[in-house]
Amino acid sequence: MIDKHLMKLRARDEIDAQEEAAIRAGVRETIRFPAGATVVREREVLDYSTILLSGLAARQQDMRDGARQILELHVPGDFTDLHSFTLKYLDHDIVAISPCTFAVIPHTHLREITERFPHLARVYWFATNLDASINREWEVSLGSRDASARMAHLFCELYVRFDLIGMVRGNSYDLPVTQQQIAEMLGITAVHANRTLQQLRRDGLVEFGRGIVTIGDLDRLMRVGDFDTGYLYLDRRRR
Amino acid sequence: MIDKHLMKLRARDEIDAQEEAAIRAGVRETIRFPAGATVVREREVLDYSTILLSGLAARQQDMRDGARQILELHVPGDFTDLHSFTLKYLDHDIVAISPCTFAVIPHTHLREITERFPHLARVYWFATNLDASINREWEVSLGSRDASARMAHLFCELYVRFDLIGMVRGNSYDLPVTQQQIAEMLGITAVHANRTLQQLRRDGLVEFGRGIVTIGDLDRLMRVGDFDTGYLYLDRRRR
DNA sequence: CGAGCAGTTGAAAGAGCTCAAAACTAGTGG
DNA sequence: CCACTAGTTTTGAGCTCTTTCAACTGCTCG
Repeated sequence: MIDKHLMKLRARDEIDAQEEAAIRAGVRETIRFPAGATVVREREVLDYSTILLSGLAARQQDMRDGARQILELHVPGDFTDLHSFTLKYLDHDIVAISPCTFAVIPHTHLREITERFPHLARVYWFATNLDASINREWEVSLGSRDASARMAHLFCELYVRFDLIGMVRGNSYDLPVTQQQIAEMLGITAVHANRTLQQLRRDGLVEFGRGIVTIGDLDRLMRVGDFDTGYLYLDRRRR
Repeated sequence: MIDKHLMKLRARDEIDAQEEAAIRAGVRETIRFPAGATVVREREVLDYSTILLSGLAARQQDMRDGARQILELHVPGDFTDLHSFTLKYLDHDIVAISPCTFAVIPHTHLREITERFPHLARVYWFATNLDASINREWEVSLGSRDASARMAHLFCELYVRFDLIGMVRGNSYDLPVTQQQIAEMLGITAVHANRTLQQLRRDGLVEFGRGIVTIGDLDRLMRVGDFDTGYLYLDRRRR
C-alpha cells in the first residue's frame, strides 16, 4: 500500500526492516476524496499527516480575487502534509486534483517512531526539505523563466518524479489536470497556457491532451525548460 | 552571540535551559564574509551549518543567461543553511548581501543534540519548515501578484521578521540592498523595480533609500501587498 | 577630479492579459 | 442512440504591464 512511499525513501537513503515495520505500523486507516475536494484546509489544526497512495494532489493558495496559485504537485508515495507534524497547521490548502486515496498517520505515531529511530527522523526531515527544494525551484520558474520554459520545466519535473515510482510508460505519463490548473501552477492565464502548449507541441517537444503527457524530445525539452535534476536530490546518501 | 537565534526559537516554542546549553555548546567558531561573497556554493558538500549573527544574507540561484533569482532573505538569528544537515548539499548558493558574521555549527553536533533532545530535533525541523513556508509565500507573490503587491509584501514580511529580533526602530529598518537586488527578489527588472518603488512612495505607503526602509502606512501597505502574517507562524506551540 | 556604481528617465517593443465567442468533449437522461 | 448540458479547449483582437535599450544624473571613494 505504501510501497511507492518506501520506494521513494529508498531512492534517497537506506531504510532497514525495523524502520520499515515502524512506518507501516502507523498506517491505521485510509481515506478517499473525490476530484476537487479539499483534503486539508489552511489553518486547520491537525493531529495527523497523510501519504498519497493514488491520484494527484496539490498544495494551493486561494487569492482574494478568486485566482489561485498551485504551489506544488504531489504524486503517489508523497507525504503530502508531513510538514504539519511540526507546523501544526498549514499555510495553504491541500486538494485532490483527481480522485485520491491517502494513508493516515497520526502525529503521535510520527513522534514515537522519530524518537525511537533518530535516523528516520532525519529521513523524514529530509523529505520536507526536499519539498522545500521543489518550492524553491518553482520560485525560480515563476520569477525568472518565461511561460514556455516554465511549462517545459514542469513537464520535466513530473517526468522524473513519476518515473521514480514506476508511473511512466514509454515517454508518456498520466497528468489528470486541466489547462486551467496548469496555468495555476505556472502563474499564467489559461488562455496563455493554451497557446504555450500549442507552441511546445508545434516544436515537437511535448504533447498534452486528455490528461496524458507525451514527451516528444526530452533532451530539447530539458534545455528549453532550463531543467536540471539536481534539486530533486536523486542520489542515495546516509542522512 | 546567538541571542537573536534563541529569541526567534522562543517566539515559536519553549526552549529550556538544558536545550539552550546544548545549542550554545555547538558554536565553535564564527566566520566573517564581506558583502557580495559567496558563503556556500550550490552542490558543495557540507559538514556544518551556519547561523547568521549579523548582516543580511540570501539564498539565490544564478540563471544561465546571467540573471539571478533571490529565493529568500536571511536576517540575524536565522539558521541560513540548516537544511544542509539533511540535504548534505544545497540546490542554491548562499551569499552575503552585506558584510556578515556567521556562527558555525558542525553537523555532528546537530546530530548529537537532536538525538539527545528529540524536542530540539522538532524545533529545528520546524525551523526548516518555516523557511519552506516563506518560499511558498514567495511562490504566491511571484506567480500571482503584480509588481507593487510583491514589493509591498516583501517590505511587510521584512518588517515583521526584523521586528521579531528587535531590529525595527519606529517604523524604519535597515535593508542594505540595491534596487537591482530588490528586483532579483521580485522577479522583475531593476528599471521596473525603480518605477514601482516610486509608485509606492508617491502613494505614501513606504520609502526606501540608502538602505533604509521607512513604512508610511503599514495597514495600507499590508492591504496592497495582500499580506497576512499566518505563514510566519508567530504563535508559540509545543512542537 | 575622474571612475564606477546606483538610481532615474523616456520611448518603443514584447510578453502575457482580458474579454468574448466558437468549437470541442464527455457525461446525462430520455 | 441522440439531444442536451456543462465544462474544457481554442481563437481573435485590443490592451496593460513589464522589458529593453540607451542616455543621463548623482554619489562615493580612491
